[in-house]
Amino acid sequence: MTKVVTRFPPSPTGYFHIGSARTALFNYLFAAHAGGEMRLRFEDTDKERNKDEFEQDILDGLTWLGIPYDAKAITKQSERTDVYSDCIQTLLKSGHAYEAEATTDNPDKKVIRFKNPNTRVTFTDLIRGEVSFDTTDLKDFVIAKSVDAPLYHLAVVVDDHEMGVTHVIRGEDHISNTPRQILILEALGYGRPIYAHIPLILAPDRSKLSKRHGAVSVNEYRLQGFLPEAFVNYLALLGWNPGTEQEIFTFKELIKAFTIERVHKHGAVFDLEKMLWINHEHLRTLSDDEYARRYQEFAGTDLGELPVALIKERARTFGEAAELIKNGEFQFMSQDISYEPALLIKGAKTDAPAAKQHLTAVAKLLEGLSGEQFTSEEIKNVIFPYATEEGRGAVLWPLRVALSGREKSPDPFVIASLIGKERTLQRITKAAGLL
RNA sequence: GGCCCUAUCGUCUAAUGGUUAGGACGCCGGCUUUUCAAGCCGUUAAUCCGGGUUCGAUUCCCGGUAGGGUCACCA
Repeated sequence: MTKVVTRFPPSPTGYFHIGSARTALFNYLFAAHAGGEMRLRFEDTDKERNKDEFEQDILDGLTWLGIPYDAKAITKQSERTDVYSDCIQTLLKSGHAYEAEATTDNPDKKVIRFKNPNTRVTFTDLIRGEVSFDTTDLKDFVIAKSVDAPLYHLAVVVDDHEMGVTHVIRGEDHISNTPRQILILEALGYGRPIYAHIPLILAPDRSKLSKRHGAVSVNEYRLQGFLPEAFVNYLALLGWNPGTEQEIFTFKELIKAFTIERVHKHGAVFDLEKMLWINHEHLRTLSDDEYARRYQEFAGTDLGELPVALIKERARTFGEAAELIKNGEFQFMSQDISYEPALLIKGAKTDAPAAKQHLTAVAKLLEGLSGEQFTSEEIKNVIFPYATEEGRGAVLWPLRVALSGREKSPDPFVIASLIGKERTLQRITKAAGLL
């Protein structure tokens, strides 16, 4: 059994895309599951469109996602012109290729065409089974602009061979490229890799996912405060399932569970809502300390005294957390709060005198609790019988507003425990004074 | 248009010859200690169509339809 070698060969002509990320992930998962490795290659033969910036973005994206690669073993096609030249010469000599006049731009220019044997090519795809093409339709396709300017198909075949690639796992948009590549590889006398064409990620209208459908670059999701492990988890579930009902996976669990047999044949629509849910699930598994640390990493600012447990419960991403904080959702944690006095009885079935009386009564009850006992549990135990007696809405609404200053907030027991006995009593007294 | 691929709830999917066609997200409704959020419970919702094979088809075969991919001197 030879070692499994897969490859991830992006061309640095754009930012790291969700679709590329999933292809990389599947290649990595497949290799890692089999104890093999995934090798990275930049397909940068198109000098016009390549940018270093894109190359860096792809590398950064892989690192962020936690997909390992050997930085010292990256193949760059732009540095391998000699190798391709040799292969082109070989094909020329063996009669598998010939020089022909260019059909476009200047008439003096020559290109190198592959001599198509016009056969039927059949290959076995791990996901789709047998796929068969009549290559006659392909004509004598161009494999290089010149002896030292190879084109995609030639370079792919040569590199996959030299890199020892055993499994070519790529998007289904490459299915129709496969017969061309098999033709070249046979002319060169190489063995075939095993192919697996994975379904595409689709937009809600089932067309190919593109910029007009919103965020498509990996970095945008990082900026929105998604956890890389959640992002990976969601991507893995697009077109693949473990055959069990498990949906939340760690990276390790994915490696263990991943098999190419369970990859789907058809495209999958990208659903942001589900990804948000998965992200929230991963966020929940973080300890408060870990959450705070990673939030700081994301936002660049400290959570300070803010109640992590509450934030964790309310925000599906770090971006949402930042938004909540910015909107004053946790302002009750600050020293002082301000609000319109009318809010104290706005939603309550009570009037000012009654509300004032309730607040005073609650303050008295809380006086009896020591600082030690000032937990949301104890506070509730003390206040609840009274609230039930007097009408929960009538007691609890004014109390909650007195503590939070807001129409919507966490419940008063939690807030009281968070801000402590002293501030709680201060705020209740102040509110009673306003009524 | 040629070639190729695909087809289960709105979405992600399970079930490959026999199930009340299961789960998850979302939606909607309810419950919980007022509000919001979370949580819990529940409801709604699907086998593209037509033939065939079979005692029996979501499942196998054929045809249709629909969607997608690809047809570069891009990758």
